[in-house]
Parts: sequence; C-alpha cells; structure tokens
Amino acid sequence: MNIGGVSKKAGLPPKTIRYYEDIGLVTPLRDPNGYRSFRDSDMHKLAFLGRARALGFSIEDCRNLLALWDDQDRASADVRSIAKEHLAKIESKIADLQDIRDTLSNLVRECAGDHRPDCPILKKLENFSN
Amino acid sequence: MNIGGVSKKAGLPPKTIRYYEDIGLVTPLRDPNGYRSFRDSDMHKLAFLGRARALGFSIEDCRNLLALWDDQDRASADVRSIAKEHLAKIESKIADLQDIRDTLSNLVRECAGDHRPDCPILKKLENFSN
DNA sequence: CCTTGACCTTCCAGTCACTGGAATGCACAT
DNA sequence: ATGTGCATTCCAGTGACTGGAAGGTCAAGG
Repeated sequence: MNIGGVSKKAGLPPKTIRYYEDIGLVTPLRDPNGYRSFRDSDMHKLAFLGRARALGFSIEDCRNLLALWDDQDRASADVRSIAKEHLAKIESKIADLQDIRDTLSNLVRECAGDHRPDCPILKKLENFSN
Repeated sequence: MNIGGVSKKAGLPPKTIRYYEDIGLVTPLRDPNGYRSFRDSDMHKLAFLGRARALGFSIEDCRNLLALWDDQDRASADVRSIAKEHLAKIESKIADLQDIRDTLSNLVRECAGDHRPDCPILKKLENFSN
C-alpha cells in the first residue's frame, strides 16, 4: 500500500509518516518507482503509534513500546512501568493546569471588563506573589 | 542593573532575558562596555512576563498584555478577553488530559505487571478505538 | 602587573514533533 | 499531449527556549 492509503487508514498525515520513517519508527519497503510500500505490519505499527501519541506518549516512549511490542519475551511489567510513569506526568500536569485555571479564573472574575482603564488582571500580574 | 541581577530578581534565566530582548519584549539600555543595563521599568516588565508565562500565556499573549499594560487608555475588557480566551484553552486542555488519564489508568489497572509476556496495555494500543 | 574567577557578550546549533512549500517525477485518463 | 493527483526529496520554520564555544570586562588577591 502507498503512503496515501496508509495515511487514511492509520489517520496520520503523510508528512508524519515520512517523518516516522526518518527517525526509524517504521521501515517500509520501496517499489521499483521509489514509492514507499507499506506492509500490514507497517500499517499496524503506524496505527499503534497514532494511538500511543494520542495518549500523549512521547516519541521515545513510543519507540520503547514498539520494541516491547515486537519482543515476544518482554515482561508485562516493562510496559506497565512506562505507562505508569507517563500517567504520573499527566497527573502532575493536570494539577498544574488546575492551579493555573484557578488563579486565572479568579483574575477574570474580579475584572469588570468594562471601559475603565483600571484592570485588576494587569494589577495582579504586576505584583502577583506565588 | 546587569543581567545577572535582573535574572535573580525576576527569576528568569539570563538566556531567557536575552531571548526576550531578541524578540522585542524588553529593550534594555547598554553600558559603554556593551553590558545590558536594565532600568526599573525593564525589571517590572520581566517580572510581569515571568508571571504571565507561569500562567501559561503565550509569548504573543504576553506581547499584547504588555502593550495593554503600557497603554493608559486601554479598556479593561481587552485584557479580560485575552484572559478569558486563555482560560478556555486551559479548561479544554485539562479535559483532554483527564480523558487521557482515565484511559491510561484503566490500562494500567488491567495490567498484571508480572513476568508474563501477555500485556493488556499493548493489546489495547493494538486495537484501541476512540 | 598578573592572574584568577565570575561575570558579560555574540553567534550557532539543538530541542520536540511535526508542518509547509518548492521542485520534481510517476501513473493513468482523456 | 495534457491534466490531475498521486509520489518523491530537501530545505526551512514553528515555540520558547537552552547549550556551548569563543571571546571581552571587572574586581580582588598575590
């Protein structure tokens, strides 16, 4: 299958797929005309990548996950530890964003939003102490 | 004041401050020896930038906020609308991350994490449908 | 006067994960 | 022969820094 078909099936833009080849995540064959020729296994990998990326795994995480995926003897614990680490990062990111949201929504609530030049948001940003 | 002092006071690395000058967010004076010489107003701007960035405002947001800050005739509503827009982005990001976290923590929970090669996380990534 | 060490300067390159665009080639229908 | 729609490569840009090299400046100590 050509890159266009794979792109549609895997839901990834052709550019992204070429990039994944560049960095060695997939290694499709080549037709005599130079076109990339994707096997089913390439398709599978790309679909896997799309899902893992959608879950926010980094490219390096994905590289490790793919290696484990290919490895028949892997321990389930290896995968679990990557996922758990990632989960921890996500939870701390959520907490950070919630803090930011709270601060910001306080600022917005205190702001009249009228035509007066006096703006509490700028005031707070001026000497906000964390 | 030299860049080192400003760096400590504003809590921003010197590199970042130079970068902010590069992109025109601050324009410190220069001493005869070529060193940057920061006025109080520069310090203020940098501290403002540090706080706004910590709240996740983009550099372009910051540029607009600084312009409004400098503008005595600004309407409070202008600032409020930037902040509200930003708030909306943050809330949708939080929601996205919460979805991801839920999916991921399901995967982790279902995973035995033992020595068996059979791993439900990889299984799900293999044919996960959103 | 010389050296040491802590500052400061500029410039170039790298990060991450793509994305856009140009120039070119291939496949197939009209 | 031409048009359309694929495909290819390569170069450059994104955002917001960050790292490092090569060199200039300054105050203190010997």
